[in-house]
Amino acid sequence: MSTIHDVARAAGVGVGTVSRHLNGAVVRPATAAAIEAAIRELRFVANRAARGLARGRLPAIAVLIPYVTQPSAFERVRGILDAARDDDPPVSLYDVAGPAQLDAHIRALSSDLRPEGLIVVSLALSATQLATLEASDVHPVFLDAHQEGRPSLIVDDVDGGRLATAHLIDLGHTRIAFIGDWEDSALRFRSSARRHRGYLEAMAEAGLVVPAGYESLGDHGAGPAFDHALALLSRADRPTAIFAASDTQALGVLRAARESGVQVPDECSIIGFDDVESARSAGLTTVRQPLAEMSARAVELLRSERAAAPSSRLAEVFPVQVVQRSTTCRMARSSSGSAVGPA
Amino acid sequence: MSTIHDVARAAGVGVGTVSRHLNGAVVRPATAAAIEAAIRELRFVANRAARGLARGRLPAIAVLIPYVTQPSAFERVRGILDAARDDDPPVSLYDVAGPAQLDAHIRALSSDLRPEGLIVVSLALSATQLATLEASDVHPVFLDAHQEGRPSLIVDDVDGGRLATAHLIDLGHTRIAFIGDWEDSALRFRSSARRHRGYLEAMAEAGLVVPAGYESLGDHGAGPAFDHALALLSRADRPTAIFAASDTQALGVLRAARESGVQVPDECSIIGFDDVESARSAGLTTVRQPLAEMSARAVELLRSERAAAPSSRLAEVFPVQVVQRSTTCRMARSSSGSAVGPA
DNA sequence: CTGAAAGCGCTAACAA
DNA sequence: TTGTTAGCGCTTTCAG
Repeated sequence: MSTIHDVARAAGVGVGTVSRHLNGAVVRPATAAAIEAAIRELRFVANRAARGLARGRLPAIAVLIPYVTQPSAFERVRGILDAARDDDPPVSLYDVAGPAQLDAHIRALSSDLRPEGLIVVSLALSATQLATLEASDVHPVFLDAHQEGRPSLIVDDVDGGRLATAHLIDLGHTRIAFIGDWEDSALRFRSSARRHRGYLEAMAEAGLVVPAGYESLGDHGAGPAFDHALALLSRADRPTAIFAASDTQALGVLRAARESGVQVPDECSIIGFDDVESARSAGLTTVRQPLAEMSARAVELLRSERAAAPSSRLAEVFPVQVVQRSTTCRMARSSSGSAVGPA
Repeated sequence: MSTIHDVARAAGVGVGTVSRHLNGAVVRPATAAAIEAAIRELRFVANRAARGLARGRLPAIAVLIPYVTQPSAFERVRGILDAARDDDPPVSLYDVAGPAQLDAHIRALSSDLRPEGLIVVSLALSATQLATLEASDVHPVFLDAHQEGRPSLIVDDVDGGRLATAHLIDLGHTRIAFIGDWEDSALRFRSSARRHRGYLEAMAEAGLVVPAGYESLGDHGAGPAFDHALALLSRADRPTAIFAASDTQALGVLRAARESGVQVPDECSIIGFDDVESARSAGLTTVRQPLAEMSARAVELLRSERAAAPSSRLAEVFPVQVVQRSTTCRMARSSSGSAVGPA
């Protein structure tokens, strides 16, 4: 392990100059060359802990994320990991399981830790929490969350919900149900609620009515979605299509259809949201959002902020699009009112 | 942010004493009490970066893990995250996507970074790699991997494979196929190969023959397993039961059965391995290994090593057990030789 | 543009 | 046991 002093000596300059060069300050070309040569020769790599101490920050990209086990969250982490290069700080994960833990993490991140970069995923911070962070000179980038005045990488969930529903409507469906998350979570950035809104808008625009009980909100996960779908599919006026607010939930719906003997897509079309890996391998029709690309962009923003280039404070909206696979199809003609009795 | 100096002054002692107390060295009770009081009053929290620099280590628990997107890997990460307390260092993830990257990580981990703790998951290190690490005083704990002379937390995969197969045999099955991973991966700790061995042993012990083509090895994931299962299920001498080396693969098999109109479990029983969340929600029969518990134990080992208590260099073997759910059942009586033609 | 020197907050060696 | 002090390796003034 050679130090910055070794490099300075080898290059015949002072340590300050080496440090400046390392940090992107302007140095006379000849000097720069000498330093570069010395670095190569000594295989010098700046010690992160030392740099951290001197700058008062932990050499880390911190990722604050709820529900890490959810496939979409996981793919986001994966995207961040993939995008982080060797010259980026290591990626540390902070799973948040509840409001109290979120607060604790915020406190730690703005005092003891003080990561070089912070990515807040799918989470809305209170004004106080954001202020605490900013006061410690920790400037988060928001991923899948929109925070006024901070760089935010999002998709238009309302539009996505509308798209999903319109896809179903275009296929001739009229009895379309929605399955999503509770909308009163203290924690979550409410993408499910926004997708739900898109659903309602599309239904209204098409002049379709949403029968009572066609909207089921519950805990996230395949299990609860399965239960809701089972109930929906055993109704006399069973829906001919179901829009689930996430692929995980859609997969639960798919299983419910199978177990109740309802043919997918012939008797019931199903569309999800996110386009996670398991959706692809299950052949699920879904609304795709570019999970990996958004994650990569978050890391890139951190990198440019580190290079003192303040990134735009505006939200970057990524495109969503329907990916049709094998769980949706055109309605059979007899799409009139009367019921098809449960399985 | 108060420093250790503030605490020392407030407690009327030297910084060395405070540091020692903080690090568990013995201090006169009265002194200790004074220090504690000062710490509480000043809300002092030791700066991790500084501690890291002074000790020449990065304040982090590094997790070296391949294929993070696999559900079982993810549940391991989740377990580590859950087990890490506030007084533990943050958890940094190092995803390894290939041998070259593994090598790069090892190098970084033993020079620049030098985490306080290292957990190596599902990976076999070469003698050189391990030596590199140890030379830098980085002592990894192995999770789901057995490394001679280092604490290793494992399950008996051979036994698990035997259990899975015996479960099928007990149910009256005789034509039992196996689907697993390639066994020549340069990277992976070969749990699939060991489960395969258990399968072969159980078959042999029961005097059953494994028909040609009943063992399919391929890339990990639901997709390849799906393809293999499809082939298997369309054979004239179709298996009446399939053992997949992981739940992910078993889920692919399940889908293949559905798509080829084979009833599960009536016409074909399916058993997986790991017992990840999606297995539970899919009602998959599987061999459970205590993923969360093993992860928690890894963190605990790190913690005790940090407290200078060298943990046992012996492997700790965790129990596996068959969890029967709804994808396996007793064979129908007519289990004799002749084929049942493809669907 | 560059060199020297003073810390960043903590640990550890040393002397007391 | 305890206080003092010298670094850990880097960044960042401050002169020059």
